[in-house]
Amino acid sequence: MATIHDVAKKAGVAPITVSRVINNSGYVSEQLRTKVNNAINELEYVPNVLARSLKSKRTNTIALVFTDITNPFFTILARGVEDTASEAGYNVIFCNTDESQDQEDNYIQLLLQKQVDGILLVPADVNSESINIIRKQNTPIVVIDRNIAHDNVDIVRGDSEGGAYNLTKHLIDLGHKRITLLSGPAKVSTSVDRVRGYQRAMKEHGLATFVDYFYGQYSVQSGTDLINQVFSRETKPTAIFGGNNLIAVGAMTALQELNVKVPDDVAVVSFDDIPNNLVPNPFLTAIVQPPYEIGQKATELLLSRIQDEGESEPAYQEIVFPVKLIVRASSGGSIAENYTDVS
Amino acid sequence: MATIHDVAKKAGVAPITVSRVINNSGYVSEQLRTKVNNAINELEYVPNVLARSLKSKRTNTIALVFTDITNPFFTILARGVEDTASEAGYNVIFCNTDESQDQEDNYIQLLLQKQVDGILLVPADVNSESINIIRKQNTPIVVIDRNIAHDNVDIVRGDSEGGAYNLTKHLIDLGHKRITLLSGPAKVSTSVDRVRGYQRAMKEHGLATFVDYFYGQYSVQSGTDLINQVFSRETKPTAIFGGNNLIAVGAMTALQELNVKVPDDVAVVSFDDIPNNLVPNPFLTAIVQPPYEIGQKATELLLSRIQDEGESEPAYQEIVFPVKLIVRASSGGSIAENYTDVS
DNA sequence: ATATTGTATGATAACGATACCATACTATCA
DNA sequence: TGATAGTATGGTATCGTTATCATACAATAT
Repeated sequence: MATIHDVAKKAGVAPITVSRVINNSGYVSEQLRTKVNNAINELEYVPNVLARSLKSKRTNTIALVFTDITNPFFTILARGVEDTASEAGYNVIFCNTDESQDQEDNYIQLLLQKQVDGILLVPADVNSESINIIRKQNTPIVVIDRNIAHDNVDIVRGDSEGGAYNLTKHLIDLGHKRITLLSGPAKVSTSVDRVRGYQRAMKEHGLATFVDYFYGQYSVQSGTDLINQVFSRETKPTAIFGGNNLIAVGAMTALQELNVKVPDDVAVVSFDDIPNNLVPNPFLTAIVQPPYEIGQKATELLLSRIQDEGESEPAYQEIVFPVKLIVRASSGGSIAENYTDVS
Repeated sequence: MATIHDVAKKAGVAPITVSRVINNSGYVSEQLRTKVNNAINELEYVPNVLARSLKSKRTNTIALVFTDITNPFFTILARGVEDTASEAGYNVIFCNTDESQDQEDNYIQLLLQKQVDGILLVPADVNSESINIIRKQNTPIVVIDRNIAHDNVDIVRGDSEGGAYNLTKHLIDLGHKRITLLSGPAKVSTSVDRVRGYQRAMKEHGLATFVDYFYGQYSVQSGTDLINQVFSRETKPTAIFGGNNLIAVGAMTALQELNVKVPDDVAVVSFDDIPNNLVPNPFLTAIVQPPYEIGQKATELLLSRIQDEGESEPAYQEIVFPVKLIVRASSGGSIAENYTDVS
């Protein structure tokens, strides 16, 4: 565990000279540079970045605080973050909150203590106080994927409202009227946005009275639970709108158990895709966001905020990525001809 | 950005007393404790863990260096690691190497400089020198998922050889003789182990002359490439053994393009499953490893090594998790009755 | 009554690096 | 020839914490 002093002694120079060689800063003669490098190699010297960081106030580490790496949307987003950060010489600490505000608070506290240079946050709750806490330490933050009840903050996300509108309209165009939305939790902005897009599409097409949605969790379990609940009612929907990919998968599984055929008996669509390196024959009609690019863009923005630190209050950006409708088998063909209005 | 000195001044005590309060160490009277806590709250003091780490030589950070978070096997493994580490008060830095030894070397160098307390490594190459480099810094390391050409090291992995044997035997039991294995890269131990298990099964069942395998990459692309290569030959296989889940998916996709029906025309099986929260109707017959548990166990082992640091050379463990065969539609029914030996 | 242990607090130095300032030599310019 | 700029090196203080040692009083044991 050689230190910079050991190297300096061995090379017969001052520690600061070694520092200059390591960091390629200041003036060092070719002669001394070689001597120092030899000493470094002989001693197998590894600089202690902690000490450096203590002085320079830079750790070259950022954190990604999100819900669950296991959700493929976030898996790919995480990869976008890591690639971009690593390219710029930053490491990434990953934190799974499982949508728990407590967990989020704990992580944020810990990360600030660790002096991370910046934080990427997918807030567990629109009303998360994290931003205020983070700002107090002057740590740059970029919010990803979701809105948050805070005016001055950078946000990078997909167009949930527009996507939900298009996805609903797609079903309406196919002749569906009884479209049930199985949403995520009401405390999360994407859920609310998607409900809003769904409602708008329904209203604009004269289906206001058919509006039917449930708030639940962004999980497979919630998808199956909600389906069982929905299908225990008198009148059944002809189409199911899964609030995210996990809900959609849970819904499909539950429908299978109920012997309801997709898309013959009921259409199913999903907000967010399942990455096609995981499914040989994609089946779900879905709104597709670009998770990798979202992660990438958010990281670039965060890194630029880190570099500009200390400058006057920046012009905060809200970057909204457009989303795409991909039509596959699960939404089936037009049902206009054989559909009978039940109520 | 208050420091411990600011808090001390405000509370009218010495910095060390504040330190004692924060860390709940040594003796502090109830009276002073309250005073200090008040000062901490008033100043919104956040301890600087860098400085602490510099003194204590503990960062409470570990690293997971693996190939690609995007592979669902590693996604879940990563979750197991994060949960276990976070439970014990450790943060995790994630590093994707994409099977590149250069990338691995770079990351390892950086992580050692950051003084991580331990490293979990999925080596890109059996001959990776990483262990020697890491050991020089006295940093504990646990190898995950793969073997490595190094005697004294902890390893936590699944049983590739046994799994491949059983998977192959499953196909043989169904009557297949022409079974082609599309393997991962030869520089990775799991590939070699799976080839070995496959070979053993073939030989033990008198199919030594039918042994047919290709080394490629652990990727979807490699799966499609190899299928195209294999099916451009005169004699076609009746079963395809995908060396991992990505290869299997790639193979299925390519077969679809070639209008070869699975499982009617050819059976497909996979080493590693696709997590069932991602596929509503699982189709692939697969050998299933427990990625979460592997990550968990490896992290526990690493943390115990970190705690025991400085003690005499530990008894290194090789923990091999048993794997499970899950039979689904993709391997089809018995073909014994309608199968004709071509050569 | 003295020794011992437990409780309570602080001063000082150190962890390993770098920022800042100081020094000194050489080369170039007016 | 003296001034100025560029090159080359080092000393000292400091980043924010904690380890170590020192001090002191109270309570208990002998």
